[in-house]
Amino acid sequence: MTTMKEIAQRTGVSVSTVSLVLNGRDEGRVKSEVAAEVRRTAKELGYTSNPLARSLRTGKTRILGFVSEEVATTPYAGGIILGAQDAASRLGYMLLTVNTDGRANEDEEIATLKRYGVDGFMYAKMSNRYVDVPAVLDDYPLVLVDATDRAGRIPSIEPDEFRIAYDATMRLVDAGCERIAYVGCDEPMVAQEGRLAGYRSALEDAGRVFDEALVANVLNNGPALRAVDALFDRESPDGFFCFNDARAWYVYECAARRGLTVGRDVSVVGVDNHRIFAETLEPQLTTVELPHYEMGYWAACKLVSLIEDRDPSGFDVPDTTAPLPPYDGCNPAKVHCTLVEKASVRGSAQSDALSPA
Amino acid sequence: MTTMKEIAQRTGVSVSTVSLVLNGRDEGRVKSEVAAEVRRTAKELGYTSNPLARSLRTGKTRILGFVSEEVATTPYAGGIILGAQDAASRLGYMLLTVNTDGRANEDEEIATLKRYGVDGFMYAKMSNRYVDVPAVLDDYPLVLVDATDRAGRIPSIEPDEFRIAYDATMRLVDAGCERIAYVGCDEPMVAQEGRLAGYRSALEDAGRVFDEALVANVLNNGPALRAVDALFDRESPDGFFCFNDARAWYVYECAARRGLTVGRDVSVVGVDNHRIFAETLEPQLTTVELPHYEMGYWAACKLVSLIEDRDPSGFDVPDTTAPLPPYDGCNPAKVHCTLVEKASVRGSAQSDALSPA
DNA sequence: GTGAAAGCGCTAACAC
DNA sequence: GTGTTAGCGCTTTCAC
Repeated sequence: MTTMKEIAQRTGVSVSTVSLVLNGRDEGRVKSEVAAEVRRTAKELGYTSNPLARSLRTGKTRILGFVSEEVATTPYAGGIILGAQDAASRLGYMLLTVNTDGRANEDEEIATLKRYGVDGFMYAKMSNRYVDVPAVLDDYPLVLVDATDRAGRIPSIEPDEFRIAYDATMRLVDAGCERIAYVGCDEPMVAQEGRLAGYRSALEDAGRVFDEALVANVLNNGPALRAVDALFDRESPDGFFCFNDARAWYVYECAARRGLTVGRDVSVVGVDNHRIFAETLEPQLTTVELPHYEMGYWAACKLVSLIEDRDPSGFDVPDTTAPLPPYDGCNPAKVHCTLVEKASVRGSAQSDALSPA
Repeated sequence: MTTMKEIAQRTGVSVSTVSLVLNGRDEGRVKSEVAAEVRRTAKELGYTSNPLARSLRTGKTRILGFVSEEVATTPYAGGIILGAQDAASRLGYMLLTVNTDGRANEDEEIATLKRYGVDGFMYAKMSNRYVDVPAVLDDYPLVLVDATDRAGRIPSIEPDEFRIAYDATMRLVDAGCERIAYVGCDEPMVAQEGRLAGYRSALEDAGRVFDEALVANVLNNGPALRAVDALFDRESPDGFFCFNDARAWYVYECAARRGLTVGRDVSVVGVDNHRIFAETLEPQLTTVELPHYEMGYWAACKLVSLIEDRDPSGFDVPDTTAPLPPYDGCNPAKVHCTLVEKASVRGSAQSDALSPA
């Protein structure tokens, strides 16, 4: 690793001058020929700065701390972290991630991140819920990801749960479904509340009456499967909005057992959490893809804007090949969902699905 | 953040002495009363070392680089990274992870990690395949995770693919299945090769003949579903070993359409990649859980042993509440799979599944 | 046994 | 315009 010292020696100037030039602070301070020569030598020697040494001096590490739980148990995390990493990388930051097993080791992990000198924190949950932010984060720049501050003080990047369900339900209405069921999650959380409200609102805007009987909030495994089965028997729905792919799977199994084909006989719009829809059932349903990558990306942007105390919308994000969501400085923001229309819902019949036996 | 300097001042000794004591090198060099006083003061002031400053001096950062691709698209990654993080954390290291989009930005990301002074690298793939290790990693301690070095030079931690399939197939044999199908992946890779061989071997050891017609290597979506459907029609298998949950899903759907219940009429053993089995179908099948966490954990242990050039089995891993896989210093290692028996396979009938309509 | 001093690579006052 | 100097927090050699 070449150092500024070496460049200084080769160029015959002092280290300070090299530092000035290589940090772009030479304008009007260093003669341009000298500056050019320094830059040339730096390039020739393949100089890259030593972030540790710089940090020691400046007190800034350009490292962002990413604190989350459950990273091991959901694939959500990957997308969020990737987005955060990409944004960080483009803004010249690194991401240091830690996992916590609930509150137990959380403070400790955060303390470790502090020791490594992170400039700020992202605090992520893997499904939008109300959180009490740990006090140890109080005096650091902080952004919540897929979580909502109960106290309403901390900026957060979260999906627009209401709109997810509203749009999905409207899609089913537009497809001609008469009896639209909501297969939700039997746990109180922001996502569940918001989505149920969106479902209800869409129905009302479409001139339907909200019917409690069409709502099945289920947990998992056998009991969930039986609950969905009962819903089929009792209400004969022809459209389903599913909270996630696990719930959609129950609908699939129940439909299959009745000789009904999803995408032809019944319609399903589901939130794809495990990316398994895309891999297995793409042609048969409409998926709602949560913008995990974008949430991570925007969260990192927001955090950097807090750290550097500058206008977040003015980010000079370099172009790359991958298409990027424009960052609009939202704060606190609801990130819109993405409705990915994979195929027909009920009504159009070019389904790629297997016909009933 | 308190520094050694402050401790030195409060204690009336020099910084060097404090350093000696706080690094445990005081034995026979510093009077024990002084050492005790230093330690007391450090504790009182809540001293924690500044890793950056130390690194600047020692050239060691106690940071491990974790390079992987596809983190966003598979939930595998979470488990591996979590394991690696846990091990790193216990051994006093941090994990700096980067994602790559294929070879394109890989060298660049690795270069960034180098700039941050990582002591070594883990290079992970998200499904066991042969890899050519990037040359830029050549002069660093390196361990592959869920990947196999084509050149056979680099140690790796990978699942024992053969044994996964062997055990799973034997399980189906033991359950009384007569016609056991292999629903695999239509791509050449270590996992696929190893598993097909294990399947074949188990059949032969059970006195069966391997029958090509029972092997369906499929891709996904409609074509995969139709291929599995054809397999049902053509061969009427009563047992299935599935490469992953996506493949198992096709089996589920085909079975459901025929009024067959998995766990009663047909048996399925599948590798659970997306953790969706556990959430949805737990009672109906036997899942093979790949030891992602353990792979990450052991990989980090192995890497640290390379970095510190010490016997890997001698790790003094502190006890915690969570049960941990013992690290046995394997190198290069095959990590055994974990067969998690959730329920009956064919023959015993206490399935919690929904009965056919 | 303990302290003074040098230096890791870099930045930032302040001289000149 | 450029160099000198000091110092971020720590480790390590070498005097005393």
